[in-house]
Amino acid sequence: MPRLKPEARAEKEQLRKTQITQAAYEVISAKGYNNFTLDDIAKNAGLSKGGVLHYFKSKEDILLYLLEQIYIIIKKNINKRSSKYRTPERRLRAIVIAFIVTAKRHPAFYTVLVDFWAQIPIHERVKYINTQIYKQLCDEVIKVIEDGIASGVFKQVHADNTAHAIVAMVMNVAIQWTFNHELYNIDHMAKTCIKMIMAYLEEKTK
Amino acid sequence: MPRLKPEARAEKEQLRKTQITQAAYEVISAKGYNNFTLDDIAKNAGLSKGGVLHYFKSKEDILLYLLEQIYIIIKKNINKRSSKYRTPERRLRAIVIAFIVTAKRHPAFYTVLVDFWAQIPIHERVKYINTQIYKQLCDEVIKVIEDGIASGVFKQVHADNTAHAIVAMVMNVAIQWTFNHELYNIDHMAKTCIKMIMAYLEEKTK
Amino acid sequence: MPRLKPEARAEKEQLRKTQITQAAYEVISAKGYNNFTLDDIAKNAGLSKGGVLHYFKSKEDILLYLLEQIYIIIKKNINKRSSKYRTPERRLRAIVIAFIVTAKRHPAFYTVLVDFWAQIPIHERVKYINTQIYKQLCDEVIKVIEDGIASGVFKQVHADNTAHAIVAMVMNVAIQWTFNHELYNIDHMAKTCIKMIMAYLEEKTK
Amino acid sequence: MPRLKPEARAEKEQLRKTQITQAAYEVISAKGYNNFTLDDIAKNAGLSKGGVLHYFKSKEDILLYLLEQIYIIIKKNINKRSSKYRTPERRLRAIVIAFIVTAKRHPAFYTVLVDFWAQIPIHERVKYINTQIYKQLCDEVIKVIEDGIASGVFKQVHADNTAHAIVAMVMNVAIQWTFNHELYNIDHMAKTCIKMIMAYLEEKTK
DNA sequence: TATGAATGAGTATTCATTCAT
DNA sequence: CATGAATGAATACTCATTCAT
Repeated sequence: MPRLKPEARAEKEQLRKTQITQAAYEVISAKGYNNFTLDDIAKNAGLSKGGVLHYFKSKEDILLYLLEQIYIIIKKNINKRSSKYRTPERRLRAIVIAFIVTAKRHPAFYTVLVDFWAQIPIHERVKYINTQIYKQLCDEVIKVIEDGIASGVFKQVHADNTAHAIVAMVMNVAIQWTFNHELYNIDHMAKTCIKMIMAYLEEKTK
Repeated sequence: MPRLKPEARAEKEQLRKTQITQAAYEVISAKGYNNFTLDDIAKNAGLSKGGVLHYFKSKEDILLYLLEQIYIIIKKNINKRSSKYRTPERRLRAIVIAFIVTAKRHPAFYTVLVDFWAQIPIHERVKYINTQIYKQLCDEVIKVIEDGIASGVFKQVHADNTAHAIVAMVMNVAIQWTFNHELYNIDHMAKTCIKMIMAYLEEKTK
Repeated sequence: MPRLKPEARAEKEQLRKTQITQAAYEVISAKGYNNFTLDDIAKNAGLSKGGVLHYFKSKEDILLYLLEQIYIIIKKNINKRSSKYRTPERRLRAIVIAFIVTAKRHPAFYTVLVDFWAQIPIHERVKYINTQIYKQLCDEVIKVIEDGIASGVFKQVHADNTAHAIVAMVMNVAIQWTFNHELYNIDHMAKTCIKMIMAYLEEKTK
Repeated sequence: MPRLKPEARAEKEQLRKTQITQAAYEVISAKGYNNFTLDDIAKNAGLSKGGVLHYFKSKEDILLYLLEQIYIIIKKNINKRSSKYRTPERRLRAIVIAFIVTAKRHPAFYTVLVDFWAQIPIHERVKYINTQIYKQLCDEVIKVIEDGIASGVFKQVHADNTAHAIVAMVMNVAIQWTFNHELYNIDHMAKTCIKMIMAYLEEKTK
């Protein structure tokens, strides 16, 4: 290997952090937030404990970084899918589906998220990050609803509360299904959710 | 002290178990599922560690027993409130409010519930209990919806999925509010939820 | 063993603490302040690590307790020996000898004391305890000197400074000899010290 | 950069060693003998860990080298001051003052020295160096005393023991004051020490 | 020469569980 | 029944040292 240049070095560091975070994600999904060790992460990342702590100064640091990554992923997914469409109805539908698809594609995703939720009451920093990003998710929905209201396709609802209700519903539908796939058919549930949302948003008198 | 008779003994045992479970509930709400010790429970219950382990054979046992109690409480609350009314609309509304009121009256309730959720992926027994009782909650809603459909006040929706969507929404609305009271006004949110549910369930006056 | 009564229990606790402190003393004299582990103490005391931490809440606690004991021992020794005599000269001589005899009887004594001294600059609590008790040792000497001045057998010296000089000299003589027995004959050194002290304190013009 | 010539290389190496030793001295005085890391030294010296270990093969090596430097400093100071005077009395006084001035000028000096003393019982090499150089310090005093005896200004005392007593006293006076400046006025103490020494050494019948 | 990434042995502390009293 | 002393397994974090670059 050639000697690394500064930018290559920084790149390698970023790579390591991603590698460690990924390992943490896998380990947490297998063992839960409170039942894994630094050793688990290290082994999973193909490093030694010391190596891991070279890039993150504590176990907690890894977790916080992971939490941010988690929300970034879901947000990106939402944006990517909703930006494909132009009409508010279709964009809203795309957002709902984004939440559901995440559950299908990443079996551990909501598992880890709930693990973090459980830390909120005892962990100021986790609470802060969670709140910030939960709001951002809702904001995406709010924007679409306001768009729909402005363009006359949606009723004059309270955009904030409606968005929160929608996110709460869809997210928890995804969570419960993650816990137990036999509870319901997730695709049918997605449709039910969309129908309920539209029934509320769309003008009855067409 | 005279030796207790069998029935008195059983009664005392039940008393002790309740006392210990209550202590566990308080301790978990203060410290989180993974950050409390048997000593915490013991002191909170006014017993010694050894005393606590007389009535439950392990820390895990206490937790499992507590989880059952938690769901029993919310189920009772739902039944009590919904049975006051006769029409499906009013009963459904009462159920929604029951979830919300629980969040307002018992600040630690959903906190502890999420703590348990976080154990599901790694804890077969917790998963089983959770599934069983989550289903029972949904069943309450299903019954009311089917009632409404039968009596013609609700549309011909898929009762199971609709119930799951409703429970998911309302429960998560309660959870997020428990985590952060400033996210929204919980009473307004309750109304928004009810409106959305009704918009979907009620015949549009065709 | 019969069930322990409260007073017997307290006695047993005191016994354990002494046992642990003694073990710490032995381990420190063998390995030095910074090179021993809780395991060492535990094994030396015939307990498990957990058992040791049942009586002291941390390693540091054991050390602090030991430091106090150390000074108590030397102070007792001084008092015992000096109280045997009536005249200031003889009492002062007895105090000097007490420091020296401590070095001869307890080979690890000054070793451990210097270990503690080394912690002073970085350890507020060690500094405090050290200062308090070092002053008390000097006070014993001050009293005798003032006695001697009052009764006319000693010159009008500055009692405080003289006492500090005496304690500094005798203690360091004991320390250096503890480090290296071949440096000098400790008994001859004791006499030299006493002669030097008396040359300064006694009236020349008898 | 051109490759360095051998002598330039040796010079650079010496420079680096001094630079590292100085850094070690500063770090130890701030953190104590057992609470600093190679990283601390490296950063303080403006090098990396690897760089430091280029010039010393281990952390211990740095410390040993430092210990030698420490004693060399005090010895130089003593020689410099005592060589200014001709009469034994004045030279002895100059030596005493040299110990005291060192404490005043170099706040960390005796701190680090005691740190080393604490290593003596567990560290053969530290013990050896200490003994050697402690003896050399005493030798300086012995020479002056023997001078004084030979020239008739001092009594016929046991020069070795007297010198050890003097060094023990003055050094410990400096040490205790380093630990706690409020214990006494160091200049007054110096005078007291000198008076005590002279009272013993000088013929009474002048 | 010099760097700093990586290692891994070493350690204090926590805590569920056991059991003698 | 009840206590709490004692155990010991588990684990996060530190840091001297090595070595590839």
